[in-house]
Amino acid sequence: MVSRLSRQLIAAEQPILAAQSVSMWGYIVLTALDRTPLRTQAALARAIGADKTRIIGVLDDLQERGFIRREPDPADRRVHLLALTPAGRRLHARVRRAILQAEERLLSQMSAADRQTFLRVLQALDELDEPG
Amino acid sequence: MVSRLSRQLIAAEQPILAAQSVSMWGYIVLTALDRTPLRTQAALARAIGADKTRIIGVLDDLQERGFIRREPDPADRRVHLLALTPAGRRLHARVRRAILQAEERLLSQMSAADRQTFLRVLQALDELDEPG
DNA sequence: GCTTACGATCTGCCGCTGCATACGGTAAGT
DNA sequence: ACTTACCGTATGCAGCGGCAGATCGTAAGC
Repeated sequence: MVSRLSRQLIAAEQPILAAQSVSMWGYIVLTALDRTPLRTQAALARAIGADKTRIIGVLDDLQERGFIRREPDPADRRVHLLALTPAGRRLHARVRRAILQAEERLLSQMSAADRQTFLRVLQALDELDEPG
Repeated sequence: MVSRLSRQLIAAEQPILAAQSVSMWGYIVLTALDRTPLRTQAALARAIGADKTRIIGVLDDLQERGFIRREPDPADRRVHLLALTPAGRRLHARVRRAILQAEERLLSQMSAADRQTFLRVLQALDELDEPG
């Protein structure tokens, strides 16, 4: 069963995220913005599968701490353009490295080939879910 | 990030479980008992990483519907011996088959080798988490 | 027998999430 | 101008899950 495993993996990630004072959603947002710099909040929510109303606080926090820019689009003043600041990019890289290290430790018992295949399939699945 | 993916996978599993009137925890319990027939509730909770108090309702339900036996141990009347009934075993097999089918559909885009490796690593990770 | 420890159960608190609603600002079609 | 639709935001509700404490029955050590 996937659910139980994912619970534990999420739990395992918590201390890493806490060490950088980033929430799980915060990291997800950073990751999304690192991939595609600018968007609207609604698009962000859709992209990461989160609730529109629930990521507002996350964005508030990231903005206050200077990790993201959130400016009204001059062309359409309803939407907020979202982008990482250099500090945000650095933060994301740092957290990502820490998480990869932890994964590395977890997967250290598998062969390198297995590890690679596993992560590749994982990513493929991730991208598969995005449109739906 | 794993968390988002697992969310979606869990969501994908919900309808399958609902079709058999089994909760997520119910299925996890069935799976655990299918592997090792008898235990105590505390051990069960530890094994599946659940809260002692939260699985009581799940067990009540499964017992009422005749899928598990829960009898006080004659040797230690504090503990409840847990085991699947034949009906429980059949139910578990049915749900498991449905879930595997769904997985099959999801993974159909990968090569057979990739799929096999992926599932193998997944299971290895699962077993890795158990003791800790 | 008394104390201590443990299992199952119940209850309540807290935090997170999904969901729906409402509101103000803004854009676009007519 | 008016209607419609969309964005961001605030708010409240409901359900779930982790966690702590209390209770009761039972077991084990002394």
